[in-house]
Amino acid sequence: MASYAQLLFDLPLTGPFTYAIPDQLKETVTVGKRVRVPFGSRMMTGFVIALADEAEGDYTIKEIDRVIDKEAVYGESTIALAQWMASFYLCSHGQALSLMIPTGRRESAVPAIDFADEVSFERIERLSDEQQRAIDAIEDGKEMMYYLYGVTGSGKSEVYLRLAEKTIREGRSVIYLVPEITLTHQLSRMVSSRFGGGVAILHSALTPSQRLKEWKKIQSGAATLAIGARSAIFAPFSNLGLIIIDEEHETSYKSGSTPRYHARQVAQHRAQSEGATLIMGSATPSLEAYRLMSEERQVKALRLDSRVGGGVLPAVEVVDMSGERHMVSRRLTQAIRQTLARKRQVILFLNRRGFTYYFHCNSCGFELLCPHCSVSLTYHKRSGAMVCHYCGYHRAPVSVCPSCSSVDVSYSGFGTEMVEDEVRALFPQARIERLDTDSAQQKGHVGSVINDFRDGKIDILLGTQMVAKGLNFPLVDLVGIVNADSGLNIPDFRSQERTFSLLVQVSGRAGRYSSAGRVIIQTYHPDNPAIAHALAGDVDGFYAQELAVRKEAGFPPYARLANLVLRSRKQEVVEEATRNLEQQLAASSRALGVEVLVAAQCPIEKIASNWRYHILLSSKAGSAIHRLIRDVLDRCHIPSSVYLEIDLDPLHLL
DNA sequence: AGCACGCCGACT
DNA sequence: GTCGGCGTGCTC
Repeated sequence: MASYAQLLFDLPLTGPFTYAIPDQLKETVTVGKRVRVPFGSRMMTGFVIALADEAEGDYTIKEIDRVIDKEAVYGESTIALAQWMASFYLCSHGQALSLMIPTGRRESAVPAIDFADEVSFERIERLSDEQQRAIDAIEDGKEMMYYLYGVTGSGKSEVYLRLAEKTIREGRSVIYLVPEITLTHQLSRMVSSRFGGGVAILHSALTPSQRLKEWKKIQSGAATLAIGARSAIFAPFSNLGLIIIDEEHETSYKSGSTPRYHARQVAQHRAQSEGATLIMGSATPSLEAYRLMSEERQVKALRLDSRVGGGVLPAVEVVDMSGERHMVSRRLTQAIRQTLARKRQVILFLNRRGFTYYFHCNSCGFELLCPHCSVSLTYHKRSGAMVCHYCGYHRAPVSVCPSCSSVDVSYSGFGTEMVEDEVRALFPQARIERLDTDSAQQKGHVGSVINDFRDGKIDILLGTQMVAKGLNFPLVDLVGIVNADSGLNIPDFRSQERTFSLLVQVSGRAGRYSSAGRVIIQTYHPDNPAIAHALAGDVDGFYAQELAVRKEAGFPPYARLANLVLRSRKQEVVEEATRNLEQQLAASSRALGVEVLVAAQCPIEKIASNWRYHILLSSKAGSAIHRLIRDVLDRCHIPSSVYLEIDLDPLHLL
């Protein structure tokens, strides 16, 4: 029996810590269990990653206090995956391991999914030729990665499910990744009804004990398919055969906090090391995936160009807002009227919540900013407050200038609340609902609005991203994009890609089951490439020109980026630390072929009273960036009042 | 990441 | 004289 255990902690510390195993725990302490131990002056949860007969080093060894788990909750392969993540994303081994394993203590009795209103989903017997060809290509193929590249409504899900069934029949397991919002609605029910009890569901609304229960189902082999959002990529199958990533372009697959992993990269690693097949799919692939398909041929593209179920692609038109006096153009107003007259439904999309943005004093030029962040406050009419969308600060609305008391003040920029008012005024008899993170505060509101809309009890659904993703409403004939430009002003090299993707995805909501689908895009920049290509329905054309731009500028997918974000309460301290770090990086970057692109304040320089600076690195080879950062961070001292966050392959630079 | 120890300013 | 600010360094 081993006398010592090597532990990791959920801390940014390198290397395992050695603890003595007291005699009475010798039988129970094993690799894969969590333990409580004294650490410094407090008790901490440690993860056992190895056992040893001897301890070396000149520190005093403490004893394990007690063992948390009856059975192991992770194994050697998870420990190895965490090791890879730690080196790839430049975090500690313990932090990586910590996010792969559930935090619950005892398994929940409450099921992870409520089958109260279970509906039966019939297996579609007849596949389209395209679907069948895709399935044949994957079943007969020898590649590791495939991409179902096809329009919304082309039946990708059915292809995924057929391949999942085959994988399970062959005795191997399946991970099915979907964006969080899709999961909470129909899909998890549909998958569960098709695969029965052998499904584990992992979504963010689960309690820790429900999550542990689903986890154990996977580990014990009781589940052969795990469906879930980003973190489901860590599902501990020992015989993984297939990984599905639906809506591959979705940015929610990248974690927003350390370690900032991307589920697609983890999936590639797992597929490679465990001999599994990876299938991704989207109507608008990320540029990274598109390049792997078209130029590198590492991913085999399978096209699905036609809609199943009789729907044809909607007719798209652009309205130049230059000559318009209202938020909803005359053209869009007319189209809404026609659609309502035919008893069909309308979705209006606007990527901004609230009533107005930007308070501006016309006398002295004062602008109302959040006192803790360098962003404007948004006026929310319903809650009667000025709100900061970054830190949640709110204050009473102002009608006179707080600086010079002038009454000559104006509000500009509009959000969903204001569009709602305008649409209600235009169509007083229509049934209108707004869906955004504000209206979603009321519990159950989202579900009931979506159900009512599907049942035809709502005529016009107005909302943000929430209405854009993964939902299918058969009666929708018209989609109006109120302001296509909202993402274009953001100083970020991905703003074109994001705008294009959003326009195509939102447009896909129109006319899925009819031939009268229509999309109206309102913009002040009808010639912008993202808008023009979305109008033309020219997806490949957009990618060709955007890839050319990225190649020319030396940006992803033709280069790897790393963003080092430093923040602190004290501006002088971060500024100094950033300068120091930049000098250290610059000193060794040339030799490694890494370029320091930017070292400056972040575009949003202050959030929640923290001053933010960033250093953006770029390189043709990812390994050079890793080496540079590791080397420099070993040498460079950063004051402890400064937080450093490393974002490898960042998706946004704000 | 916490938390303890340690060295300089404004208070009873 | 002390209470307490947060800078520095350690945690098996």
